Amino acid sequence: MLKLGKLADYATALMTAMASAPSQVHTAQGLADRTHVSAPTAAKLLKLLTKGGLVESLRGAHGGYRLSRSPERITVAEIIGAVEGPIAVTECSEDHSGCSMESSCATKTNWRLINRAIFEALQAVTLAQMAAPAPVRRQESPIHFHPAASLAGR
Amino acid sequence: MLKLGKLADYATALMTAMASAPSQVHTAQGLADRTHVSAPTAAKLLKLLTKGGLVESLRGAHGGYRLSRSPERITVAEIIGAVEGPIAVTECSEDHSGCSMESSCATKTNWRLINRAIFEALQAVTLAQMAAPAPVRRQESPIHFHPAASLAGR
DNA sequence: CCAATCAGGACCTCTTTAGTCTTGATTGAC
DNA sequence: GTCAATCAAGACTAAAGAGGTCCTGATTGG
Repeated sequence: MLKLGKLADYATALMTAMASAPSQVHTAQGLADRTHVSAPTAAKLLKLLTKGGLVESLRGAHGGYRLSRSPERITVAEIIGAVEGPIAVTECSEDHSGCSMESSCATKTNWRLINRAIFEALQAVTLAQMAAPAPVRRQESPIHFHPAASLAGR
Repeated sequence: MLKLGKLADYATALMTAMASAPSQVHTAQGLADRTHVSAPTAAKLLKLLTKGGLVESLRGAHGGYRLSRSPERITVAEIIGAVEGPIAVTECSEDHSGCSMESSCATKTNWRLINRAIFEALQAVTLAQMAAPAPVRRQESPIHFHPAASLAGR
């Protein structure tokens, strides 16, 4: 099912909540309340997001978290990357890959392409877009896509 | 990491092996040997693929499996779907979704869009392409993608 | 000094996945 | 008709990973 962990989902919820008042400082507790993510989990995620450079932390009393950039410049791909590590659909989508199947691993390159396409899809969506109340309203798929043209023609 | 299970990976390997000689009957054992997937696992996957309508089974002596369509008309999305169920990145990417977060679930629609984009990426790649020895050789991403144009403009 | 808050782990539990095995049904060949 | 090869179906186990909690320490404002 191409599963994305719940943590990544929660993380975007937290980020979205912060995006509603960027440049303001939010406590972990407050964000947990607003997003209905349990407090310890929210704290954990915020630490990961901090490590990923997406938010910055302010310690001490009246401390909290704040977006490190404007929501327009934070992508969903980054959020997922910060929480769940690099985006890779299969084992051998990454570089190393000790997968030593001779013949069938011409496939490898193709997986890499697919992987990349997915990554681009995630990178194309910003936090600002996620936070927007009303999504694009067009009937046809707004995230549009035309890989067939280039892949099929051979 | 947007994980795709190993089974899906194995399944494409099996399908790719069959694609190298479509319209020919392959035994589960033979495919297992060629793909280095353990025999019981291969058998299990082939059953799933059969149920998904991607291959057809021939029972009895000299039985085996055969692609039910030409490799050009089988997509990676279908293979994954057959093995791991419907492709859905988050819980609420699917229709039902008892996720009852009022405010933050304007996000839901956006997830759905992302999900759809990923699905299209997978659907755009056929088994024939996976089986092809040499992948597209162009330097720029062959699976090309321009969602920004439509999503960003608002 | 005290209270609020983040930092960084250690830790546990539960679900999911991967993989194996068993039993039964079907079919072709001899 | 019998036998051997092969798929069908599902129960079962084991390992991995994810989700989630908690504790202890460091930092800062009042």
